[in-house]
Amino acid sequence: MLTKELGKAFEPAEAEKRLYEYWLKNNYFHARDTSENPAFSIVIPPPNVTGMLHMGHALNNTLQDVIIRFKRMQGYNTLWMPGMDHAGIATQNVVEQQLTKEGLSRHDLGREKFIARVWEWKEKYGGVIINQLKRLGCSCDWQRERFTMDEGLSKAVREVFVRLYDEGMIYQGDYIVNWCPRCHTAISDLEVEFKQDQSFLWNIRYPFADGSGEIVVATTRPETMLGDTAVAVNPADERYKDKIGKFVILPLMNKQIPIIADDYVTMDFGSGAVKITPGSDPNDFAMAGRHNLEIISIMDGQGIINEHGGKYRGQDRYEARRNVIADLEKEGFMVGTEPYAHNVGQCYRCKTDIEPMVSKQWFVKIKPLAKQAIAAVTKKKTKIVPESWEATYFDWMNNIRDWCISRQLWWGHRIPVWYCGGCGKVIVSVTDPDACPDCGSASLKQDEDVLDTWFSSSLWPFTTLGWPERTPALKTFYPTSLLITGFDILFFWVARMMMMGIYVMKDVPFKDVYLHALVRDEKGEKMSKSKGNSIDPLVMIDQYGTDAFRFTLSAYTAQGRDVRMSPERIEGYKFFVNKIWNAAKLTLGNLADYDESAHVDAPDSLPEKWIRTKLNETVAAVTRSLDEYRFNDAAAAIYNFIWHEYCDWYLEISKPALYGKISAGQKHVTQRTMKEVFAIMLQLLHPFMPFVTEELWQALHNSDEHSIMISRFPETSDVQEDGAARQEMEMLMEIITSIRNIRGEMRIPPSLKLKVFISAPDEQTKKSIEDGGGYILNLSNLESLSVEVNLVEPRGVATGVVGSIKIFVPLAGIVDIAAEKTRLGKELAKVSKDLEQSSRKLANSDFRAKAAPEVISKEEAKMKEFQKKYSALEGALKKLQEISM
RNA sequence: GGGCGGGUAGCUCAGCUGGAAGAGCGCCACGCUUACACCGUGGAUGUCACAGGUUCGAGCCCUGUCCCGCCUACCA
Repeated sequence: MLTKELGKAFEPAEAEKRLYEYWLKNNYFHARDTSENPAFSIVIPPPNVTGMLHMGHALNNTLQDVIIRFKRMQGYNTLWMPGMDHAGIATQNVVEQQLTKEGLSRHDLGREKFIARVWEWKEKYGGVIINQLKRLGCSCDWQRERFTMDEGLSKAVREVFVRLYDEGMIYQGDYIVNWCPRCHTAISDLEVEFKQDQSFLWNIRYPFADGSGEIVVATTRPETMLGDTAVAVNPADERYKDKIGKFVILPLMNKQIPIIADDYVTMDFGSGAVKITPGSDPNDFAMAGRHNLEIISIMDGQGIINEHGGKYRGQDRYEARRNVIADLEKEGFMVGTEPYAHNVGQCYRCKTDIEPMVSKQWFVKIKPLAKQAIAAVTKKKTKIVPESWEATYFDWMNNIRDWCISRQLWWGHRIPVWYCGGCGKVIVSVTDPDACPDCGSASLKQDEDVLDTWFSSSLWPFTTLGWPERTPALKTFYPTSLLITGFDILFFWVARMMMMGIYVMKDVPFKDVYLHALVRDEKGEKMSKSKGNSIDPLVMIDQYGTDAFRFTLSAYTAQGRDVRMSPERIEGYKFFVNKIWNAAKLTLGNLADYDESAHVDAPDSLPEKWIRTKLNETVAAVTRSLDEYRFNDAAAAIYNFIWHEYCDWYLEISKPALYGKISAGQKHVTQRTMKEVFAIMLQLLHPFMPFVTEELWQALHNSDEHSIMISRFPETSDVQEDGAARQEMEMLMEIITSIRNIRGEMRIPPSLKLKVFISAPDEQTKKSIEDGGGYILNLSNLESLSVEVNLVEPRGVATGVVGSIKIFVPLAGIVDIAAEKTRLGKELAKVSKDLEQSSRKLANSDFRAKAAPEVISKEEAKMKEFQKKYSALEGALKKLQEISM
């Protein structure tokens, strides 16, 4: 039946390309909008359009593809929705850099031309990552690929904005926000990264206006004093009780500011008095609200002191700091400095120090949304896996603050708000208005700002399915079944999708969320370009093949634990691919004359029953593990079965049958089993190693008409389980191992064929061993084997013990007796330790009284085993002593 | 300051509801046996961080301590 000859080794580079095209050509990745089959859907965490595949993507998408392929094979109408997001800041930066090289700025082009330029860039260079995902083997439904700036998604963004606005969930106002002086935009709280800075605490004296002394304040940012509008103390602080309401003179600025009382102030920090700069600090801003303080912004959008900064106007914030310090010292206001470590917020994009600034921004009122998102998880409408992340989710949701969604960028969804030049009306609309509905003026000006990229990402689970249209796909696939993503964007993305999904769709966006850990290097350090320890996934794929790479990621993905990656580990699994390939060569090579249709009336014999039992267990283990997102367990189960059960034992034991040394019937049985087991094995492995399994599946069937990826995933069956066969086979395996052990330990050359005698405890065991004699003979390289019931131990033998079975290997002329004595002594010591432990347990009356009955009987059985083994070994040792005496 | 995760074989880690300590790599010995030296066979290796406690029984549960990560937070 077989014509295709397998090469010496699997050639990943060639096969991957060919097979991926084959899948695409056959449209296997495509999900139907409607189907009789149950739906299973995942939306991809959209990578940035500027992105390149890194290890994090590789892990994330491998896990998604594993589950997607698994579910697809289980018969679900499976959708993996792919796409990218427009990454406002990142993309704008890239194009601006391009312009800089041409000596231009985006302002030279103007908004419209700049955006056209970004689209041009996107068409030309964007989305490299999509092709990289294909190299990973991802079975996304590429026909449905979406982009957050698509027409459809853009419309959806407007719809949601307008709905939120109409329902009073969006507001605009002057508030203090995190401002990046380099990106020139506000960013959300989440986009600020805090870094510890070794700096100083400057202590400055502010004299009372009435000349009655002074008050000392401490600050980490002396330059902000230019905008101070108060000094605050704790109302309970005895030291300052009588000073509240008095005025101090703000040094350098020469103006009077009040002393106010507020609980926020910590009495035992510094002097207990703090300068208040509402224009440059979020806490101070809040306090200004409470006390009706003046709010002064002393900087412009680039971090340069403005007209409110007196003589420091025009200096940038760092320069101003140096000058303010110098002047304070010169004029005698500086009390002193002390070294101080504190956290400085930086822009997550460009690492520029964030400047808290007051500006007009758009916000989403988030508490009501968060409340429902919390409830959904509490009620398990969405399940977070591993569950421990729920606590983090709740904590963040409970302490959430309004979301600043406006960005002062050009690339993104422009806020759908227009201001009427005629009457000043604010128009919020899905479609561009032509005229003011109130005054009819056509002089309308759209808001300059765009929305946070995460605003559109938060809608991803339904906008990609066609919303606001009520599409069949939306009906079929929403809520999606599962989201797989890194824990690092739990807040950025997952939480926001939860809130928006519930708000817009009245239902959670996904039923399960699996959060995976980070990929680190082999030393456990985070991979980064600057550290130079990052591993390029594509290089790994080129070097070891996609299958080995994916399997490594899966095998190391234990829940809640980081994945440590190194080329050596991937190489290890490349060896596994090679092992499979060679197992296939042996398997397929011996199916050439197999006639499936031939009616051979031959039932499975022992090894067949055994391997089917083990396979059945493996099917169960893989299925259960994947159902629970235990990727490492699934990978380990299939690895162990293929290598240590199928290859190490079944194939070895089958060789004589295959070579026709047993009988034609047995050969047929073996071929049949090999073929069936091998096929199922490939199916189990396919989600992890899509390419090599497809290649071998087609070779096995000698046809590319049936792809493994749409074959039905194996299911367990009770018929396959044969406990008795399993036990009997395991006994034979133990006997074989025991003989091999004697051979190895006693340095008996492998080529030397041995004569072995076995003592069985009863007739039935004797028969079992004799029935399996051929396997023993073959796998432990014996010349002869004879089995007797209660055979008296011969003189001068090496002894192995398996339960009640004693194995004798005559040593005469082979090795010295002393070596055997040492070996037996070692064994004896081991068993006596077990025996002691076991008997102590059983002697304990509390144990007998309180332990479960099955535990006791199990312990008793163990003890019996140990006793038998002990006395057998002891007897053997005695025999040897007699000889040597 | 809070929160989470971790400390198990030389290394990297499994160990699900407490009932004989596991894997991979590395190491040692032997072997080119007609799928595979990217291999085979055999072997060695652990006070499961520490101290208490619960239990007949603890790597697993409880309390405390010490390290190591990460997340989060407005003490100027």
